[in-house]
Amino acid sequence: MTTAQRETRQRRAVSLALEELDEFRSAQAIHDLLRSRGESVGLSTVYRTLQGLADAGAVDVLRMSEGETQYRLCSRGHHHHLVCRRCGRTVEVEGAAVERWADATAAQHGFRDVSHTVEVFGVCSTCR
Amino acid sequence: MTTAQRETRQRRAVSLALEELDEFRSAQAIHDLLRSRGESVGLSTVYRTLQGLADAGAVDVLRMSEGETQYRLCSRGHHHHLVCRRCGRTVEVEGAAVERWADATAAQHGFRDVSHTVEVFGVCSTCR
DNA sequence: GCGTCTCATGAGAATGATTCTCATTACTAT
DNA sequence: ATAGTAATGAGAATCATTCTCATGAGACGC
Repeated sequence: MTTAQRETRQRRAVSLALEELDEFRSAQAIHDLLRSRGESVGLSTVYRTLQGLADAGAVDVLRMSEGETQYRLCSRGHHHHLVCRRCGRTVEVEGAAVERWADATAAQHGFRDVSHTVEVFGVCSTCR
Repeated sequence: MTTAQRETRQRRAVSLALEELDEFRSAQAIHDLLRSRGESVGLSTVYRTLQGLADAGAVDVLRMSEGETQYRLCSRGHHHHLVCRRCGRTVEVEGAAVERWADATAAQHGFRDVSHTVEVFGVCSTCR
């Protein structure tokens, strides 16, 4: 249980890439990026690191319809995303209205222990 | 381009299973169900049929976090789901509030051509 | 500095869902 | 019936992700 989280070159590299990116990217894309700039990191390690960060709540996870999973550094706290379908540009958004709606709807039908996923996709202004 | 949609034993079997089920089920689960009742249908065919129905808007698609895709017969028109995490029981819900929120939020940030995914999960009353 | 105790790494194998291939089957309209 | 063509299915192929396990390297005490 005591996850000692050691600091390694590879983890630093992944975190750094995420900081620079600020857009949703797949594990493989991040792996390629690191490779191409010489910072060689194993693919398994990229996956492991990303997963660790996701568990720790440091990155957001987005499951694309084509099946791949994308990651992005995120601010703490509950929020949703507005993602550009073309370039991946992402805006974090909050919506008390949605939260209320989800909880109320669930309660209405006798559901407890409620969670929800909300993602909004569109084409951003620069991509038009 | 002219998809002539032929009627076959296999397609009827899949559609029937969906009608009886009324819960989200994976392609493989449906395949197993058909197998177990003697109505043998190839796995590829189950996938193909389900996909066709999804394209036609006759079934809803739900991507689970573990990676598998689930299908369920649905009513036409835009709606979301309230799904029981335990048994899969599903309630179709609408929410003008969410629609408005999503559109407004997107517009606010200059996004066009907006779509969204909203799913609510919980534990239903009978599963408690 | 050095040893040690572990956790971390990475190359490749393994997994698991889904898709593809292609020879065969079977709707449908004539 | 018959031709024409879409549909089927068994197995191979794909693709993202996870696992395995031998090797590498932080962290800490001395």
